[in-house]
Amino acid sequence: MASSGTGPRRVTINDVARTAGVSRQTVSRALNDKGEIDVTTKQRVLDAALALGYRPSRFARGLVRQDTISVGLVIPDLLNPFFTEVAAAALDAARSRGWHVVVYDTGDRIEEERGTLQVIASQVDAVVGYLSQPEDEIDKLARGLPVVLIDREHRTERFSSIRIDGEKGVRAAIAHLVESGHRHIGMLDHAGRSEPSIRHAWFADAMAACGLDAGPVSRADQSVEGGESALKDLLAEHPDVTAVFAFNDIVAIGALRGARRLGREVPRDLAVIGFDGLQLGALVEPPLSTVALDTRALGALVVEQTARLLTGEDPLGHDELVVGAELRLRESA
Amino acid sequence: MASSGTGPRRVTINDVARTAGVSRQTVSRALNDKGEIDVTTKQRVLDAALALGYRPSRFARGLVRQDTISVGLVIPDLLNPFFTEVAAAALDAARSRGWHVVVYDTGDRIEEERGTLQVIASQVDAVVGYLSQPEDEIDKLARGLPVVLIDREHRTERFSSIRIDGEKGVRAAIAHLVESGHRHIGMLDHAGRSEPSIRHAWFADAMAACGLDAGPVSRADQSVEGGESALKDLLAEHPDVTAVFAFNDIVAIGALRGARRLGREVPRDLAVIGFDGLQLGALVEPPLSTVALDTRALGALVVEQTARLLTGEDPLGHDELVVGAELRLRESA
DNA sequence: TTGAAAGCGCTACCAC
DNA sequence: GTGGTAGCGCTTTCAA
Repeated sequence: MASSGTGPRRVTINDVARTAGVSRQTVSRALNDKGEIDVTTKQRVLDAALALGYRPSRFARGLVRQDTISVGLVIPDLLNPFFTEVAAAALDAARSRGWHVVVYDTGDRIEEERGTLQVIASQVDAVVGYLSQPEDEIDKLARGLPVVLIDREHRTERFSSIRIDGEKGVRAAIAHLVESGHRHIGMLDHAGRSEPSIRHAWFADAMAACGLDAGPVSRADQSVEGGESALKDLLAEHPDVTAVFAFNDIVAIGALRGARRLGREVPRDLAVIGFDGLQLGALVEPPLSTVALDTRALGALVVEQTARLLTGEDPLGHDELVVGAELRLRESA
Repeated sequence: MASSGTGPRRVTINDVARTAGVSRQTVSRALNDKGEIDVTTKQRVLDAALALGYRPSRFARGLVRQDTISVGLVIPDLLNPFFTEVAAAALDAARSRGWHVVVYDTGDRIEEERGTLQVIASQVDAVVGYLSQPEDEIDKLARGLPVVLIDREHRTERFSSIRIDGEKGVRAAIAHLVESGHRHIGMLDHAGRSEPSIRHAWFADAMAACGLDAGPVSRADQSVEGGESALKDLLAEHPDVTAVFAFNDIVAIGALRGARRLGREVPRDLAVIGFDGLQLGALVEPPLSTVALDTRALGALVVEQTARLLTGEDPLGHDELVVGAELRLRESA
């Protein structure tokens, strides 16, 4: 793990100074484009630096000018399109501040997450992302580091977390289905521990707002296969269902596939609406209608809160740490 | 961009030492789990550190123990599934060495890439990824940094690059099509500057190996829409084509969509094979057959070469910097 | 315009 | 087991 080995000694600013026949400070001036230096001296220094292959140590520099911020972004699985979108949004928001983002993909393994947190703690200025660790565990590992969680409830004041509010978007989705004539609308909820999900609550509320009873629910693993089989289960038991709202886009894509295999044409025989707003949804056939999370806002919020935590400014409060979602109609509904 | 502001002075090891009534070295020992320290002393130090909210400076630590390696991964667009897979592979390979990966998404903008390279140069130990900059430009910006390019030809010895060799995989793909009875096989090539692509050469060779003339080619923008319209063009002019090989999976997915809209059922009326092996291909309908790039090998190779460059070991030669691709049959062919 | 000295926060190496 | 001292490589005063 060490970079050293038998490798040649590092070229330092002293070497450059010696070669150029000036002092270190002059080298520093030349390299950092400060004024107060003779043009020819500067050039001589630059030449020497180039010739020696000199590169300033980021550690030494960081030590004296404390102005580089790195945040660690922890995600369970970069290949999961949802996390990809979140990561991209975070990266984008961070770049606008000139921050560096160190990405850690824990491969969905919780032990890996612990290890990551441990290592990260001494390498970045703040941690953001999706953590599954219990709060006290995070606190222990991230000791003192600012932590911004995404889409996770937290109990202690120690953390900030960004909440996702899909209520309005789901309401719009259901309203759209109802306007299109649907009356029997089911949901493909997730199969996690906490049943039913908060998304199901939004669904039920939205149905109620339209004067409908919450439709039948089938539980789906969060995968395409999960969505497909959940749809089959749902339809087997409730053949009168003409539209489904899925826990997320992946499940919805599974539903699309399930419908096709069942001989139901989407959206004619079955309307499908997902949640998340993945770009992926535009690639499938038919393109997926979805309640799209505002990932840009998410990224911005994560970064903004991190910034406040870092500078000691007043952090955003619970009510401000929310990102909405809105109905994005494509063709599946 | 400065982290300081009016923020409270940083808690240093000295503060902890003073509070615990010991010397800095003892604090260091306690915190780094060295032996040679009394248990109660250690506890006292740990308590003090916790109470003060002390966190070691990564810069100071890095300065003295030169054992943390960070590589900058530059990609044009994390949301492009292809780059996502590459990034995931690189992250994975890097993690196995305990390296930190700072990800920079240039948003496909070349000026952004220049800026990124500039900034990166002083923040990481090596740069890897997809760079579109001309070589001398990269050299100037990355001055001295080890650079490992992916899937890009390079002329100067200054760089390493990983080449992708799809010849064998494409040959298998075409052989499979021919065995399935196809004789009129077209290609949806990319619409870049350098026409025809190397992938087309593999295609032509593979056709020749089967005793067939290279089939008709249509140029596609690298997008689903591009693939769709390229397929339509191709089929309009060559209605006898029963199978197509696409430049990549995205284009192939477009072809899938195009076929459906044309009323051609895949694979019955038209077989489609893509290139890249994106996980995404498994989600579409029908699941896409593809010549799958070995991304794990890619990631491993990138990291291995970077490691050698970093340590001054003998770098891998041109012939070793190759990753293969193999036919992955799903349902579209 | 240039250089000398001080110190960023930490760990390694040596005494004790 | 503990503390002193000496740097790691750089930038920032402050003098010259």
